[in-house]
Amino acid sequence: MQLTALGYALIGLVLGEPRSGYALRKVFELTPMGAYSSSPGSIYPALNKLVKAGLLEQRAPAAGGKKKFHATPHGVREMNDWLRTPVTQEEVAKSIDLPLLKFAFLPMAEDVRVTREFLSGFEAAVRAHIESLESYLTGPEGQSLSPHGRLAVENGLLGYKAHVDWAMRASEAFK
Amino acid sequence: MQLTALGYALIGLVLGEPRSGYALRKVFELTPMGAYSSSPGSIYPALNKLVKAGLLEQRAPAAGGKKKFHATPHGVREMNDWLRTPVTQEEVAKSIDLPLLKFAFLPMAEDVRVTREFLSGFEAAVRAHIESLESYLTGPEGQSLSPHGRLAVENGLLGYKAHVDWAMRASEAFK
DNA sequence: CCAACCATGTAAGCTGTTACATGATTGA
DNA sequence: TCAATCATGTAACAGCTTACATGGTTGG
Repeated sequence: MQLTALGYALIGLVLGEPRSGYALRKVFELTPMGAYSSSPGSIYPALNKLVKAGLLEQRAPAAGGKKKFHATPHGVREMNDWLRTPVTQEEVAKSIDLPLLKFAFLPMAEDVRVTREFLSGFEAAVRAHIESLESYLTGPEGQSLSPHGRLAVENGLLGYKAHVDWAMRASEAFK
Repeated sequence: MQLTALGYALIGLVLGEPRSGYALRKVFELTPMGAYSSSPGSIYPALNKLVKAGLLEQRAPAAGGKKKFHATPHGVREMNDWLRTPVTQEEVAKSIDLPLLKFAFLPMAEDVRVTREFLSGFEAAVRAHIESLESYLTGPEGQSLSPHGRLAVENGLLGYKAHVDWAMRASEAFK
């Protein structure tokens, strides 16, 4: 189905705990999830789209109170499919944020193996990307790079190496 | 004026060396600048917009050959203003890519002090962001975080710490 | 009572993506 | 000559941002 980052973030959040649209906005405002944006103009239309697609539904809780968004079985399935899709090098090259969002929601898969598989795939994808950056630097293009350009690429490399270290340490925690 | 990342990338590239639209596309296809996207559908309209805004112009080189994009004086001024605008914590929180693009183009400012100021501002902005992530983790919200959520935030922290290390090392190189 | 917060949306505009279309040049 | 590459675009669509609009509730 291929949702947007915001779509996955919304389903993942209500899977953890059903919430109103407003409560979801607050999460983006007040936590590091803020990177996945915010503001009524994006969240409410996104929620309505997910409802139309049959991935979420709005239900009033049994004990009264206001309506909250819940994931439908279809939404749960969609999320599980996504969680089990291995991270690719292209994804990592584009932005590390989406893979990390996925990681944050892995407990919803209710199976440690999914976490383990994510981490090994993530590590491999990041390592592959590091290699491509390194071969760019040692290749003809990289040789003619300005000092600033080279440093900028090296900054990227350091960041990706930090991700590898993290993946290795996290793997220990889920062994 | 506030251009998009692609806009700054295009001006910066032709400042280094005048190029055709096609040559610019190749840069995005074949180098780590690929993160700033690509493909005719975005580059050609962006170039035309920059021409309309008076920041670029298309000129045929004296010795014949095809037309290439050059930066106008206005374009140069716009770039210089941008290069000298200090990086903010909000920018860093949103994405580290734009600040790094700026760094890569700092030689165009033709003054090492601009690089030094960038690096100290960058480091400060990243450190501030690290502190806000850390206080989130130690605060009430962070205490109730799932192990996965906590690890995801810690991944971010490691990445930002790598950026600080890089900034300190780079500062040495421009002292 | 009034400010702050709860709560949900719409509309205009900008950017970018994907896919399609066109035609020139060049090397095997 | 034919495939690849050079070279430049357009059109439909998706997504997000900003700004605006609306009204209810609650605590000082």
